[in-house]
Amino acid sequence: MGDDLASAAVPAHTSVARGSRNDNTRRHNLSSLLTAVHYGGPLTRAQLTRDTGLNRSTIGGLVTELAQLGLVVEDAAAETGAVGRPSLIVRPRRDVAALALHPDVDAIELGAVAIDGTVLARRRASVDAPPTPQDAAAFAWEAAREIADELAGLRVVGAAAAVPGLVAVDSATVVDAPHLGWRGVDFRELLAEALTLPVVVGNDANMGLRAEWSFGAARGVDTVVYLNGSASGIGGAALVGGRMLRGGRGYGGEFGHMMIRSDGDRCSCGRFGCLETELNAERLDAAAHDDAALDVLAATLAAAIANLECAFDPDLVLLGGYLGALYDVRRGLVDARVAELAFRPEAEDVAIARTALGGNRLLIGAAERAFAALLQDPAGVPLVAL
Amino acid sequence: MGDDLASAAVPAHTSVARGSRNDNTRRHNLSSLLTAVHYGGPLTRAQLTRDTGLNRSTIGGLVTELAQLGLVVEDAAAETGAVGRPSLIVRPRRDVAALALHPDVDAIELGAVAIDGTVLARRRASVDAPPTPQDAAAFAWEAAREIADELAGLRVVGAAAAVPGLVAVDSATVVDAPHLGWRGVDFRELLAEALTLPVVVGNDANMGLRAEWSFGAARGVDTVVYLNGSASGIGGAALVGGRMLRGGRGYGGEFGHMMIRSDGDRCSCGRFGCLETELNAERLDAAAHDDAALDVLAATLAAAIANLECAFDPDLVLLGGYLGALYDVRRGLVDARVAELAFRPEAEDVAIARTALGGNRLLIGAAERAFAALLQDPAGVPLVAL
DNA sequence: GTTAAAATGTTCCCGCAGAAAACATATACC
DNA sequence: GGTATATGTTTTCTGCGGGAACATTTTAAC
Repeated sequence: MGDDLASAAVPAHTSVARGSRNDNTRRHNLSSLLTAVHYGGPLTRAQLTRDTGLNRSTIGGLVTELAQLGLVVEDAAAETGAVGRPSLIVRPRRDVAALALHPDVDAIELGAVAIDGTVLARRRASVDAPPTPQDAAAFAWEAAREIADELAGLRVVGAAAAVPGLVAVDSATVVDAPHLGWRGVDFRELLAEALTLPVVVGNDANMGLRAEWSFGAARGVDTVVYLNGSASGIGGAALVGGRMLRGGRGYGGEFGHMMIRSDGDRCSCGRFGCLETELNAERLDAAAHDDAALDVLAATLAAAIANLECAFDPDLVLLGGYLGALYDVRRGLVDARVAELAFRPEAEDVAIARTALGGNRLLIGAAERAFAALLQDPAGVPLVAL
Repeated sequence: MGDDLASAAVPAHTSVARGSRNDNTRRHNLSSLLTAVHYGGPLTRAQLTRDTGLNRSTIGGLVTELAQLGLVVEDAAAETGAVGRPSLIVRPRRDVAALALHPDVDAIELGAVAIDGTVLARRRASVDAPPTPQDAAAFAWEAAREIADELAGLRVVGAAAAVPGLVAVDSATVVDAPHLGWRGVDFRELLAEALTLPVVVGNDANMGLRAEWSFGAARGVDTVVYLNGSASGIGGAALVGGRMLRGGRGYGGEFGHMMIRSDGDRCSCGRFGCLETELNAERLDAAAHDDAALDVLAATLAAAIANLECAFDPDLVLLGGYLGALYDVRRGLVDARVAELAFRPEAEDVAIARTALGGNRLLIGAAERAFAALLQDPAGVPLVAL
């Protein structure tokens, strides 16, 4: 009740909130239904009626419209054994998809991901040198053609790219991706031209968290801190009250550059004692069979988590990549240190967990980002044959 | 365009979003209008029409309803010199108010704040020892009676308390307010019983930022980090994409306990090198005429700001209390250090500013919190004669 | 001073969205 | 096979905003 108001965005200020009309209502309800079957898997009409609080007749009309838009199908109900007329099952259509691109230092990957989160097809190319934006766009075009041949009849909502680096708030410009060597590139335009599709570009850690939130270890949790250790450093992202932390310019969540040791080593970013320098892949490899060294690294991780906890008070801290691996081998130590350092009353421990999705995480997360527009306005976003 | 989707909360997941009905539309539009005149000051009907995009006739009906609810009044238009029929001016009514309570170590204060942000009346009592919750509630009752006599005809939406300590996400329980010695107190119930009003309880730093956002130095900015130095330590709060950072349990934004020196002193919270220990009021006092010592403290502040920037990427960092004072005397040093440490591309500097509201900040912020329910549903929240 | 133009308020009617009720249908249970 | 139960379907109703026509109030032009 009151809690929602505690964090609620108050509409106006400089700009007055747009007025709402009847068609907003319709859009909102279509969005609620499509979103529900997107995340919740197949749901019966009856469940949708109960969950939304809308009338049976209204649900009927909405589902019909979603079906006419080609977004969902209705199956005969599974035998439930319950009394009463069986309810039709509403499923998102698997031929509705998004393209997801992940250019990285050693490979480029493109996948087609269905609206139910399934990866339908993927193409991967290893590269010797980090790809240029043009390389990435060219690969995307070729891979998309192959996938189009493989999966006939796919209807695509757009494409999204998960880039390891800073992406501006416009979801278009790669401001600085040091490991790729991209700086100030309007990759959205490049990719959109190559694919002739609407494109959004985002930070890879953000998309990783998005995927885990939608279909992985953070399902249903709405306050999450995410830390992912990879060859290109530590990527961070946060979900705050059900919304992705973005920041004013799009650079929020860079927890890899949180200062964790004031007398630490110089980081590639120019500062000292950054988490991603104190706790990097090489140090972890070097400590692989050195118990004491592993303990030190685990303590560093715990200190970082404690710091993030007092800033974000998350319900869940999600660890991926080599940080997840470190957590696996030093779970007791990390948990204990975090509890010891925890600012909160000790009874209320914070959950720490490993990521659940494997190698498809970024593809799924990027696709999620591409689907966002459709989920928000199912009748307003056109689907394109791939 | 795409930016909104980048952070947008996707409705469903475990719980499907409630369906929307026509009366939601009405509620939304009433809310938009009341919110607009609340923050934007008096506005003409014509301006409301333009800003909301709603029809003239609709605005007419909505304003009439708000007037009938006793929330706004319409004045004759000021002479504008423009051609055409003059538009009526819509103002929030000043006799609509909220009570705001601030119990602190050395004093208790209660104020009546009008919906336009004006502090109509206040009562303050100095105390020798920190007040108990019962003391605070008793004072609130007495002060409220006095104010009721002073301001006849006031209609009150409720009361809010700004407490220096951890407040649970239920907006009721003071989990731990170390300086007051309150632990696990349901202060909402206590105060609601004393005042016979709906009550919300919140953290003082959160309410301080809320006030600055509504009427102070953070107006119209929707990504803000707030640091306030006071006798009871450093309070922190953040506004993330137009929403107050709250955290899973309500303990988010405790930036005073961010680790800023790994070999620092032990903090009262049990950890080492917390910002509020490394940069506390005594150290600042002691450094008052010691340039080198001030430089060190300013550098500490800059390091904290840089750390928060890479986590939140705020549009504005707002400094209050002794941190504001320190910033005033070492502005150049802090700005330079922050720019040097900034993770973002150097061209995009982050604004740092002092708080603008004075001693009324917490009263205004708490009142804002109390008004939130009314602003969200103008027709659904009853007003009570004080 | 009268008239025209412009901007806004007001009134009335329309279309759209969801609610509610009546009816139809499909299952389980007896 | 009959009944209770749950759900889908159809029809009717209400509420809300849009839009057009009209009324009102001002400035500007002559």
